[in-house]
Amino acid sequence: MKAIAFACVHLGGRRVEFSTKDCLYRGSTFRMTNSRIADIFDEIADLLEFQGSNPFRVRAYRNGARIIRDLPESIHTVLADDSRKLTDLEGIGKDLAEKIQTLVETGALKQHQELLEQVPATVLDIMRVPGLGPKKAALLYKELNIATLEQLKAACEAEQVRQLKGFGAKTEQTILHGISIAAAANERIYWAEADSVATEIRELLGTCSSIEQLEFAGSYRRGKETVGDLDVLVVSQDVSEVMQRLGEYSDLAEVIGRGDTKMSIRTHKGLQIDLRVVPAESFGAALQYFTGSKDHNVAIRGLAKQRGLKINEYGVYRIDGDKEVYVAGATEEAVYATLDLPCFPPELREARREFEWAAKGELPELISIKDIRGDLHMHTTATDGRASLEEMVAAARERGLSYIAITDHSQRVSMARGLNAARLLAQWAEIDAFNKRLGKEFTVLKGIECDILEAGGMDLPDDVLAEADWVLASVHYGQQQSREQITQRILDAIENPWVTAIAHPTGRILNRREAYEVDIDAVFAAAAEHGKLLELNANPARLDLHDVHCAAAKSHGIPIVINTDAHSIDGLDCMRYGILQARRAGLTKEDIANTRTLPQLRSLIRKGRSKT
DNA sequence: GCCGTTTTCGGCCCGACTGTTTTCAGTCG
Repeated sequence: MKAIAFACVHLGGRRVEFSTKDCLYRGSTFRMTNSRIADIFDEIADLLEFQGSNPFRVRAYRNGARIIRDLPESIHTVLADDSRKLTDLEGIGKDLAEKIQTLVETGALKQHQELLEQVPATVLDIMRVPGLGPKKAALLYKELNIATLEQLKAACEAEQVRQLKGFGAKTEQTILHGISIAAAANERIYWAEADSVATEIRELLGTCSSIEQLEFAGSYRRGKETVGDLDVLVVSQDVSEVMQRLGEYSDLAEVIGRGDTKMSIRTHKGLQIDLRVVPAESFGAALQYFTGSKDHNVAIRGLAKQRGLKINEYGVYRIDGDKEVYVAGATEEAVYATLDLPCFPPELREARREFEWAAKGELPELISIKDIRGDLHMHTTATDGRASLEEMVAAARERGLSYIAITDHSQRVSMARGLNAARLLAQWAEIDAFNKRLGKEFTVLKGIECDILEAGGMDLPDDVLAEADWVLASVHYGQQQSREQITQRILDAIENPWVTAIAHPTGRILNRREAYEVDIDAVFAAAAEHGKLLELNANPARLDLHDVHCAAAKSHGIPIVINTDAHSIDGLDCMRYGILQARRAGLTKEDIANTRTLPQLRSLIRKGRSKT
């Protein structure tokens, strides 16, 4: 796999996992968050599935988990508003609403605890071994009392598992193999990593003369921040040529399976790639189907049913007595058109608000990378960047930008040789001179990524910040502080007249570090009140703000600024990851500050200063 | 467990592949 340059954040970290108990009681000030509620619902779904419960009941919990996780505001905000009910949320009925209420009030759920007493939590690991699902895991537990991966491994090696009905020698081997790759298989990789694999696969399969169409689907196409596996669809008259070529992939570790139309392989890093060969008249239907999301498709299929239609990966069919008549399927547009729906941008297909928007004719025209005029967060060799001011400017101009802000670290970030006032003023003098040479075509804004100190307050004096064109405020230290402390630090920064935007507002790093405890609703309220901006950091390991929070910021009228936080020339190319995230949030050009012309941007900055 | 102008009960998306079967269950996406 091609190495990807990520500023600050290193790849290869293990996923940070918290048990439910940790989640419940982490930190001294207990507070139930949306994601904790969602995690508990997901775990209930897993446990119920293991017990063989009604699959639709299981789905209802998973659905509930997704709805709460995707909610663009804190569940506390909904509960505090007397005019709103949890059951107004589609998919949350009386029962789940009560459970959410109980979780918020008491931090625990009797049903959840009882399930955990009935089923050892470790059996959930067994269900995650590829090839094992709830039924087989339950049988292993019931018949052989296997509750841990270690016990499972031992039983397979002792050839006990093959004695069970429905199991055989082959299954034992699959399980043993599955255990060894289970950890890697569970890890979702950054979208950017998936993109580099997809590019390689596209090039490889591009050498097949028989391929007429090729497209990637799945969460990769939806631009999700992490990707579990890659789905590639092709139209070809020669299936064996395509499958043979995929089998020649340089990073191939194993062929998992190969049938008439489907082939699955795994890379050495554990990424699964699924290839499907479909007829041309089905390509659009297959693309729609495998792009998902699952919940989006369930909704689509429900709508189809109401109209006497059936949709599968081969096309849309009209049910006519016993016959099924093909109606559409060659293109996605045609598939959606049978339901009088627009061809949703893949990034919106999450069963969030896209159907509501479509019904009102208000589907947003999503931002695209060509709308971006500037990049307002980057570092140079003055601190921990690898390119000089001149090099960054040249690279930015090459990328078609018309302005940038140089935002090196402030002094608190000693590890990066952060700038004190004297060094910062010297850099700004250099930028002034530089701008004179550049003329009107390109402008470098005098910026700073100023730390919000652990004890509160900014890392540089106000009279220095007042000289800046652009001030980002960041939390880098004291991330373990209480919710109240961290929130107050950020609110104080927002109220500082010279601060323009809060950078990477939640501090999370995908697969590695949870967001710090912050009352994000309070941050939204303060930013809206004081005319401040929030950053969507485009680093593929950060993507902070989260898409759900971007949508919430929009609803508060807060402009988002998409920045690369580049620490090198290549880092400037991260912009497209931020664009994808913004698109997933349903943001348009108008919602993003750095799509504006420089005079418009300066006016926005002045507005923030006048409101604080 | 959710949902509803066909319904408050009875539905809930659908097909490929594998392994263990001998017509199908389980898993996966």
